[in-house]
Amino acid sequence: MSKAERTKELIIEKTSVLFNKKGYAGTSLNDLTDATGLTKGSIYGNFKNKDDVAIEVFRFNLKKMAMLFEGEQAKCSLYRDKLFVYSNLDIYFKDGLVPEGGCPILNTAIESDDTHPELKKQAYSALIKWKNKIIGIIEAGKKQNEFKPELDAETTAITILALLEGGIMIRKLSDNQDYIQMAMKSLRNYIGQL
Amino acid sequence: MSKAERTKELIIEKTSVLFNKKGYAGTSLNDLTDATGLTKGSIYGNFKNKDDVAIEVFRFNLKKMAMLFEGEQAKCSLYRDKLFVYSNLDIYFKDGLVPEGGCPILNTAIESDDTHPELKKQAYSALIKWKNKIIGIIEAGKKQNEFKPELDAETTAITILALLEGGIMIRKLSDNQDYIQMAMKSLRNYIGQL
Amino acid sequence: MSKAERTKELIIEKTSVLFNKKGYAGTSLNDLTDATGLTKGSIYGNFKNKDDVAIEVFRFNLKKMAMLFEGEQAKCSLYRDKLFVYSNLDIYFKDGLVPEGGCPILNTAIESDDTHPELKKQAYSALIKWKNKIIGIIEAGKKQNEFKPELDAETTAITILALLEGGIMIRKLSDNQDYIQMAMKSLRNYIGQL
Amino acid sequence: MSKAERTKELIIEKTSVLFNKKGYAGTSLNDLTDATGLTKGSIYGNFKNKDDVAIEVFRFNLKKMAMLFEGEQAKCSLYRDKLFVYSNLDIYFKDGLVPEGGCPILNTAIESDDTHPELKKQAYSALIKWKNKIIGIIEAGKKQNEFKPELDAETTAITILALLEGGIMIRKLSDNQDYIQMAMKSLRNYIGQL
DNA sequence: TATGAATGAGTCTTCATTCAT
DNA sequence: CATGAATGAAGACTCATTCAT
Repeated sequence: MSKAERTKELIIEKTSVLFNKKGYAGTSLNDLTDATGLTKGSIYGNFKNKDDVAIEVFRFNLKKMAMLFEGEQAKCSLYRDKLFVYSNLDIYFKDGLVPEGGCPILNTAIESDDTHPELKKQAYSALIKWKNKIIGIIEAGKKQNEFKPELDAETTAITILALLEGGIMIRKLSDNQDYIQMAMKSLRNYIGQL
Repeated sequence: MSKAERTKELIIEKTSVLFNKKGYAGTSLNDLTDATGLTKGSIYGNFKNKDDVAIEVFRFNLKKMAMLFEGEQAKCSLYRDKLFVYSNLDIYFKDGLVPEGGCPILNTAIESDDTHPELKKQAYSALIKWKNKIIGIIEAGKKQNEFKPELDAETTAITILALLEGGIMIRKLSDNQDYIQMAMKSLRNYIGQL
Repeated sequence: MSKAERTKELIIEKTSVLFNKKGYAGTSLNDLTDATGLTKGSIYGNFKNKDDVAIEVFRFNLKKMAMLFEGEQAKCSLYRDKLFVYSNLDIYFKDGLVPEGGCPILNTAIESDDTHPELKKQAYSALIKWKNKIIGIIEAGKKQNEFKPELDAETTAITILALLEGGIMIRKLSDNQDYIQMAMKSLRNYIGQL
Repeated sequence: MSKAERTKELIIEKTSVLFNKKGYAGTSLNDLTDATGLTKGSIYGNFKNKDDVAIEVFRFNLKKMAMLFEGEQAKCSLYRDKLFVYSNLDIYFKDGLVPEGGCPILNTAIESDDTHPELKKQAYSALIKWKNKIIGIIEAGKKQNEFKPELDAETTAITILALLEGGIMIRKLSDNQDYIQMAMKSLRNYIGQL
């Protein structure tokens, strides 16, 4: 790994929390230099501009969350169990395994509604991938007779995602673990009945 | 209504979409003057500061959404039907009845995580009120034997809210009506089984 | 006294402390409305502009101070005693007889060096009048053989004024009564030797 | 000296007259950019805020004045002569050796009465230091039998300072060299009799 | 590649002043 | 004569970005 690559990674890691908590507009370049110990010139030497940092940070936070789920799902042989992994989100939160600031897709979706089309595109693409991943699990589960054959995979995937993201939003607003536990309990119920 | 009150209302109405779409940080005072046709001095003559405008705009958008649901619920005699009103959100969106920019609670929850404690407090309080409203409907429904007596009202309320907000978030990101329809279909199913 | 005259006087009295403490630039029209309970329109109905208020307030504060000295001097038959009145300034301060904020001539002299020629002119004219007043006392005293005939009246007047104003300045900066007492002790000494 | 240090000095030097003549409130950031030829960003890159510039400018003007006196006093072997240096202020004014705008302590004392506590503190501390300096000269002179042993050093120091500052104030207001010459003549007299 | 320093358009806010009612 | 409401220029300060070294 070249020096440039190492500096890039350092910037991304050290600022990933900032962007995920304060948002794109709320995070200034001074915040970035404070968090990294680098100068503005150095950041502009490694990234085209602030947008560029934000996009790579988004990818970083996304990967962190995706790897959490994938790691757990790899341990499951049943497809239903793979889905149950999502419903453990309340536990992952309690264990500090979720990126600080919550789900980057949710955060980006809300903030960059109008203002940052490139970020929005990234978030959209991530959501669709996630949805398709869930659809894949469901279709595979159908083939193994784990799920009813008439199950609408896409509707199910969207429902799971909505419950997840809605639960995260409520947790974020309330600073209260109870509510996301309730949402996850319902999600477990839902998956159990598929 | 005094002239000041009329001007305040004009400012709130004309800027309500701005704040709900671009967020607090993303909306500048120049945006406000552009949208209202007034001068900065005039805005500061009617509001203490930008925060003050944002908070009143939040309340305005909130009320708009709350009145939408309440108006529909007033027409229902069964408590289950009152809950079904929420699951018509996809239709309300299609009919342009939801505040442009989506749910103000969701938007505020995400943006003012760290940055604007007063706005966050307002959003939190709105969410709790909404939750308690749903709990009230469920408890009343139990008394009428519409719902199973063992039903956990709070868990149910949180689940409904999570599905709603998660659905709105997905719609916002995808600009696609299909997904919120799916989420609402699941919500209808969920309410039907209570 | 007409209503207009009464309002003018009210404005002047209620804002006299403000200008003398915070200066011309430091006193805003909002300060004026706060202090008077009137509206901006009302102030502009009675004065041409902020300058106009400031000048009349200056005259008011000046008169207050001048009348203090003149009242005391009227009680003295000896001209030397008339001069001694000035050296009691420390006592007048302690008794709260001096306009709050100190000597308006001093304050205006320093603040409106460049910025407000009209105010400066007023302060200059007040200083010269005061100087001539002292000269008058000295010349009259000479005729009564109270003072040496070779005494340079103008130099003496300026010296008295400098000790007074310098003492006020030190008191203002230090919030300490001791220093002006020392300056006044020296002034008494000085006058005693004339 | 680094570039930043050079720029800081440039800003201080070029704006020292502004602050000393127009005061803190009367000097705007546009004045600063006009005087320096720099941009606002550049000034804020080198100073925390306007206060920060003002304080450093105050120190600069103070030092300029202090060094004037100290330079002259170093040439004197007699302590009385060291005191006489102060009474040459009228000459220093004529020769353009005094900071333009006059004594920074006086100016700051009057303007920042209420409004700028930090500047006031700086001015107060400078005045006390100056007073103690004079006391030191007097006490040393007593030991050399130059002054009467019963002389009250602090009262004497305050008297000298009051005559100086009062004289400067009158000069400032009148734009007339005669008056400060008279005050300084009296100061010479006073010091001669100690 | 990284730094330090500068830019200038942008931010929110306050100012003295005006004027229809 | 006083009010309430509006003006727009000016206030201090921060922003993302650039560039010589």
